[in-house]
Amino acid sequence: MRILYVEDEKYLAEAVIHLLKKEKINVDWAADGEEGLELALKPNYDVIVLDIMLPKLSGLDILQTVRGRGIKTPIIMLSALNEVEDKIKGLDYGADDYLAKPFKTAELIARLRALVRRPALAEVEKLEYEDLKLDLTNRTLNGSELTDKEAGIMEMLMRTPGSAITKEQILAHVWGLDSEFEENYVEVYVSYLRKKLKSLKSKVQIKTIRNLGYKLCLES
Amino acid sequence: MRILYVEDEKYLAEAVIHLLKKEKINVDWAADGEEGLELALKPNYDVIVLDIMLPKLSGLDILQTVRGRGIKTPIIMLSALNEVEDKIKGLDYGADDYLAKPFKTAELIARLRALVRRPALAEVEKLEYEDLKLDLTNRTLNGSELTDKEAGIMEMLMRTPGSAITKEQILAHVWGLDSEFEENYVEVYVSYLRKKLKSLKSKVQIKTIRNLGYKLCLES
DNA sequence: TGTCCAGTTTAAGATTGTTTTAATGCAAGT
DNA sequence: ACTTGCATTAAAACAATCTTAAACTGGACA
Repeated sequence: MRILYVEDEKYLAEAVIHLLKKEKINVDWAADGEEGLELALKPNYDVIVLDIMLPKLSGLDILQTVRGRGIKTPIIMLSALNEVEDKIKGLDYGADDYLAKPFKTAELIARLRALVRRPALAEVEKLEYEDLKLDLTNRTLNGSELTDKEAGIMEMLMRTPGSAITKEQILAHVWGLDSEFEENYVEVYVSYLRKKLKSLKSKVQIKTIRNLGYKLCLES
Repeated sequence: MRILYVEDEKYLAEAVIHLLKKEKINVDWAADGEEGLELALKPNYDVIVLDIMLPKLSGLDILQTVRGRGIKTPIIMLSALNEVEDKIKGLDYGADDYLAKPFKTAELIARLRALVRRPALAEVEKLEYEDLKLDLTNRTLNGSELTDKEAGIMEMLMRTPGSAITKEQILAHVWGLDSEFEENYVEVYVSYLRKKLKSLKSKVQIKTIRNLGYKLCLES
């Protein structure tokens, strides 16, 4: 699960992110409203968590803009004050949940999980392609264990069986947007995955399309 | 997704186009207002991005003419100055969004996606002409793989069935905007494509029009 | 606090497919 | 028949990608 967390209090953000990581939740962090909006418009997240009081643009502004563009990603609003006012506005503008500050991270995690499990956007726990079966809950591919990154790449490949995906797309989804990541990361992990596919004796291969990206296909 | 980008600053355009391509957004570039208008009137684009300050015809002129003809393609205006004036005019004349220069390409991408509302993944772009089917996401022609340049040329030919395109146009499009490139490149690749068409047993041929360029047609 | 460990990042060299080059052959128009 | 423009090849140059192994990291645990 990858979420966007827009929060200007750095130390709070760091603490929360730390705990979310332990729960295997990937977080992209934005420190102000402008950056938050920019990231929120990317089709990259399972949930967006918005503080209301923010520099430059408020969480409500972001919410409104995002919903105005027809983006339906679940959104949780956070409010420093337990103002009923804000709560009502947020839900009016199409927020999916609301959490009063201060909150326990466990509470946030519970709500994140609840939102992601909703039928409309339910996460598929298992993906199949030909003789491959990827289990996302255990992170196994036909029984053999994968690392985080391996599983992330495999998931993307298996979700788009017909078409190729670029290294940039993989970087954005699997590594996140924190800094400048290298395309070589993807190449290294594709190499690991190929080795794994071979050792599983799968018929499936990861095909390189130069200057474009990767796709799954059956061995020629 | 295919967009038209009208922008006179060549190096900016190159940089932006490079990044958009990696996001699988196809870009037609026009360097001045006249060319921009001509292309904008073709029903070829999902979004049109217009710089305001342009040689020959301003972005606002283009906007006005395009909307005057009843064309509803979403339009994003770019302004070098963050002039409120321009912004208001643009939105008045029927622009759908507005972006102040300088902008981050990520921001532009986000807004493009928001306007088109198509998720980045799972987009399969296909072009057809007679018995040919070109799949841009996988870069295949009737199943057989093409290289970058081959696919680029084939795409141009298939987007303008009927009319011929010049070697200069192909160079500009497929090789890039810096035209220190040789026309022989195009000839070489047209030769490769012909070979490929023959091996696919297609009825379609690439016809040479001397001193002009190439077009697709059925074998005589 | 230190050590271990799985996972990740870095970097360099090997490899491969694509692009460019360039020489030659062919066809059309005058 | 001659000139110019185009077609075709194959080899050389190039760049993207692969692979490997070593260095690093942060968490778990003593």
